[in-house]
Amino acid sequence: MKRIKIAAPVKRNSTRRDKIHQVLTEKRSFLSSQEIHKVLIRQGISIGIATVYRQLESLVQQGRADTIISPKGERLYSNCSQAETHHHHIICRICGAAEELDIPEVEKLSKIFAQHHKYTDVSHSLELFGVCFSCASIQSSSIKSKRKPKLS
Amino acid sequence: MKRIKIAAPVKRNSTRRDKIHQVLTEKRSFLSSQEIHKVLIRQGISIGIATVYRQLESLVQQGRADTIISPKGERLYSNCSQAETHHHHIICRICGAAEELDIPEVEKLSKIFAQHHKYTDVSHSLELFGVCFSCASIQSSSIKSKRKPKLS
DNA sequence: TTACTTGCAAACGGTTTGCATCGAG
DNA sequence: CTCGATGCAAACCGTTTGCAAGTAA
Repeated sequence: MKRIKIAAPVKRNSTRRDKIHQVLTEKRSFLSSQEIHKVLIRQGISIGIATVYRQLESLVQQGRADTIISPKGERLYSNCSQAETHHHHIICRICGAAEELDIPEVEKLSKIFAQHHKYTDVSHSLELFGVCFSCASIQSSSIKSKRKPKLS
Repeated sequence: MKRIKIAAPVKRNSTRRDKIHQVLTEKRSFLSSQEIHKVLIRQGISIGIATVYRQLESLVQQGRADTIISPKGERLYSNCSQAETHHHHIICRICGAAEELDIPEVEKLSKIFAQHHKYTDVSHSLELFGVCFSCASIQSSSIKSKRKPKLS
């Protein structure tokens, strides 16, 4: 039962990874792997879905992308502009647009509750979901049934 | 394009639903549908996985169960003792044990950030994940590799 | 009897993996 | 040349659905 140490593979440059990252930075919203794949295909870039999954994982590990799990259980990715610090998001249910939030109070609250319940090694997940201003405008001036929310 | 109104079906009593609810109240933790199914089978109760999914959904709608999505994207359920009010949980990563938390500050913060970013119709998800006291005790006194976390 | 509940198996949708091939260094 | 990156298809895994049979009221 010996521990075998496996060196992390050296990442080479990858055109695909750059393309994926580009999609994330252009669209300022949380996108699923599948959506990113569709965007790239539409742009005429030949890429397999497996590569999208693999490179998104790689971007997250490099701190170049954020990932959350949607209320539906789908994994969503977005460009990360604050690689260093833990932060949260407010995400539009209709269009997926996301903005980064700094909510330092949550870190404090998390620690207080952890102590109180004798929990250690505590992390937390917090995301806000709502309807952004522009989607709210469109919604109020058009037939509602035509606008399907991306996220439940 | 007429809206057809479908009356919600009248729920009859269901032995299965009660059994599922019983598992949730006995185990004070968040369990997946699959885990609940296994528990019932182990108890000698014949039940199909589809019924477990359907009745869990029904329990959630009745406010008798809470549901969250784990960091892995799996849907988890637990007994809900505060049907009326929105609340959060602190959940043990190792054993799944969960305790209900009242964090009224989060509701306020949520509203403030929503206003600031001009978002409407805002909801939020917040769960704390950590290692509970008893799991931490066991962990420090045994071989770590033997204890696999339920939740990542 | 009516119509909700159940179990089974098949279908689904997102994600991961095995493998042969490509290509960066 | 080496070994990571890629595409494809198959495998996986949790979840949902269609349907026929069971059962509460």
